[in-house]
Amino acid sequence: MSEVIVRFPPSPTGYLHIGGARTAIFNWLFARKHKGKFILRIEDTDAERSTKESIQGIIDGLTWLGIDWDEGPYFQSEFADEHKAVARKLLDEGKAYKCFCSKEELEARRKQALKEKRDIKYDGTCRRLSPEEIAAKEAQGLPYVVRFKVPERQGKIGYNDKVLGRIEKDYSEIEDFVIMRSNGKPLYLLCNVVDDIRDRITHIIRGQDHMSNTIRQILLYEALDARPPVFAHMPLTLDLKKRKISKRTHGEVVSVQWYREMGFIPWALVNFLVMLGWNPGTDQEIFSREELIQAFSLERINKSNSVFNYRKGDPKFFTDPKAININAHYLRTMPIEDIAAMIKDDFIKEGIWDNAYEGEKREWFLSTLDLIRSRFHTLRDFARLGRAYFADDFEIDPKALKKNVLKRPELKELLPALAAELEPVEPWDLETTEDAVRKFAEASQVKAGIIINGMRAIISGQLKGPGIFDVMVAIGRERVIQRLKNTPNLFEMAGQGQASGG
RNA sequence: GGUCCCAUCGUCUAGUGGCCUAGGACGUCGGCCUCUCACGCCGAAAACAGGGGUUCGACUCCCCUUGGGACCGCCA
Repeated sequence: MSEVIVRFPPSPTGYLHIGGARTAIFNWLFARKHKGKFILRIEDTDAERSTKESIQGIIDGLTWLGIDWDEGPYFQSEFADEHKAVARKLLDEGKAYKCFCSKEELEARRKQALKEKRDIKYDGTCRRLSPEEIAAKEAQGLPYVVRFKVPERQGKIGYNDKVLGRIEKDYSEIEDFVIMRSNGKPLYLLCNVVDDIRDRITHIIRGQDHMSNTIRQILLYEALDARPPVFAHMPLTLDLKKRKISKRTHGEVVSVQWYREMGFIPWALVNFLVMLGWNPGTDQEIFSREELIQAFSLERINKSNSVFNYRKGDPKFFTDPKAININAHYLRTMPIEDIAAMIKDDFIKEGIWDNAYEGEKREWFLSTLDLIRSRFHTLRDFARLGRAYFADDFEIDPKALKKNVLKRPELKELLPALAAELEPVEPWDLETTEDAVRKFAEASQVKAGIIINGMRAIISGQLKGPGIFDVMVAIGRERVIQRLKNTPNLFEMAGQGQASGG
């Protein structure tokens, strides 16, 4: 089997967004599947828009996602001389020509064409220049760009796209495109081809927005006596209004970095992204790295664009519900040790990390995480919604407090009384705590549910959560008793709040 | 305006002429479980854009219409 070499060539003009990440993922998967090479090449020829931060952002984003590359990062700008030499060569061989038309002229013609509802194509003015005319313009010192001379042939040129099938275009409809600016810097179309030839790229997997470039690039391959690679044009990712997603119009929700900050598990994001525009042909939707590499194929990439189902301002779904669901799935099924490793930084940031979680309290830490994770959607939830399990300075959800505590005035006396009952319980486990609580409820002639829901609010700060006895055991006798004893204060604070509010 | 691409539930999708009464997933709704919520399990509503062909038979093939998208830079 011939070697597979693919590349991901982002232009560093903004942070890695999920569309770009998806392109990288598809390339990476294809390389891994075929035991080939995946090259990272930063296309920074547009010096004005390229930034250092952006380059770092792309590298960090890919690294975080677990997308590793075998070569690079290469920087396109480092090969500028080669690009120029190739442009020169094309010019010398008569496969390209100098165009002296000014930007203003071109712009005027374009506008005119649009007004007359004609095609906006370069009219070939300078292609028809005689050697004398060219010499004259050069003598005047007029600036020029270099345009590729599209062969004058009848019929069509085409290629077999791995996802779209046969794509063809009539020669007469291809304009003489610019390959070098008037400042002597070659353009993307050329650089890209030169780099891909040098890197011996065998397959180009990119977005369908590049389709019109492809035909022109194939012409370039031909002019450079190189064999074009196989092309596969992936569907685009659009928003609900069917617009191409972009950082500019959609903000952070399309930035890979943001998912990291929001507590996404990197592989969960990869898993979600890969299902946008590809499927294995089976019902499987959750894949391990190995499974995905095994299952991946270019042939099963969809032709049609997919929609990133995100509604701005929805409090419940801060991103595509399916992405959240996949993340939550990993959250509750991954080995708990892995989860623990992933939340450490956030715990430190939130001031609730204890080094003993990696020492003598490790077992408790892991079992507690395991206890609470089934309700969570992101890694952040552990330190937010689960704060009461790890610290004393947590906030009680106002809704929980109102519904399960304040609406039951009897709890003001009952819960501290229960605390006293709990003090001598020995040992402190599921059975003994349940026994104590139920007996107490019975003796007090209150429904156990009322006590339990009140307790949940007070000791875990939440309206919902694991079974209360699990919570009690996880949080520990001391803290439980201390929190229950504090119940009257909660009533008083609420009373004051009402007084001052009214 | 030109060229090109695309078209199945709200969203991601299966489907390559009969297996389709169109399957799965997410989301939504209902039920079970239950101290709450989640998980899990069970169930419901929900789609072949329209019109012509081809064929014994079209979601599947062809054409047209409609709709959506991309590109049309001395950006990448």
